[in-house]
Amino acid sequence: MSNISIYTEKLRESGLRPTRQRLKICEVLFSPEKTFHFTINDLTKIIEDKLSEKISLATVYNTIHAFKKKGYLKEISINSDKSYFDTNVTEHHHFFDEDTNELIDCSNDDIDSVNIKKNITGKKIKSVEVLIKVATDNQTQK
Amino acid sequence: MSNISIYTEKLRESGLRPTRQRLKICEVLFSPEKTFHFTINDLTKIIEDKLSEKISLATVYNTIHAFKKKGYLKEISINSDKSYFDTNVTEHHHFFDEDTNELIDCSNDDIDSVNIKKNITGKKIKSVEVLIKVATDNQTQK
DNA sequence: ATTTACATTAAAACAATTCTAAACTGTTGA
DNA sequence: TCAACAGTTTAGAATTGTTTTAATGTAAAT
Repeated sequence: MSNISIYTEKLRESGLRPTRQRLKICEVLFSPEKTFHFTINDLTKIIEDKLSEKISLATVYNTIHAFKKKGYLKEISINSDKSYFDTNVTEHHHFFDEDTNELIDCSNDDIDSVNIKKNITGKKIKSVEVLIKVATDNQTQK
Repeated sequence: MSNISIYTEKLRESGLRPTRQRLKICEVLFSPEKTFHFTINDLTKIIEDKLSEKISLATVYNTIHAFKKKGYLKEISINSDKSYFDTNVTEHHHFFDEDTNELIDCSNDDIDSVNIKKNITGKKIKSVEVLIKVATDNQTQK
């Protein structure tokens, strides 16, 4: 069975028409068994490998932003020159390996859920993210 | 009493000579009663107001990086086009107001301490950061 | 089919950060 | 005192990630 109809639906839900380029983006993002983390650059490279032709950066950025806005992708808060995204949109946290610049999912075995006791008046909590930076012992703080 | 000797010491500890420009940076960063958050741009503007002359961005970047490396400043993990720094280097967490792009310290009244049960093998935990994004209710997720 | 609104693209623009090379400063030691 | 050196400041250039632009192309509705 093909996933095309699922992708088409996701695109429409995000306010986008299903085009060849966008369906290819969907295939890369949503067909893998496991969720994963990526930068726009990573994603563009993977797509171009699969498509065997170039895809415009603007198209990738537009599509990713629309998916993020709709909640089909999450952006991870990290102070980096690049933006990191996650196809796992469930509430979970991350290790960030400073040696390799790699994000690794935290499982429930790794961390207790975070308990927020008090919030800013008049504001609604949009997300709670825990980032645990790790490195080999002799590594200097980045 | 002057703080100059304290600043001089901090600079030397960070591997930097105490120059006029760097001492002015120290004055802005380390003399206020309260700790605060800033971007490089914020800081440069404040310094130029106090100095009444221009300071090179390169100087600001160099100095901030040296202080960060030494642990006199912390960089906050946030996915923004700019980097945010904090003069409060004790372990604490943040609210990020998406309406105003403002960072606000979490106190112990706001959040329970985060309990990490398991770490990546062979790695050392360098930092644990919790970022709580908030916005007015009708705000779309950024 | 025609029209209309949306898409794709390469290239330009932009903004934050880093790099560069030249001029400068302060310290050291003849 | 002065020459030499190591490190500093600076403006501007370069770089990088991201966004915008404007021309051309395509999907969908009538």
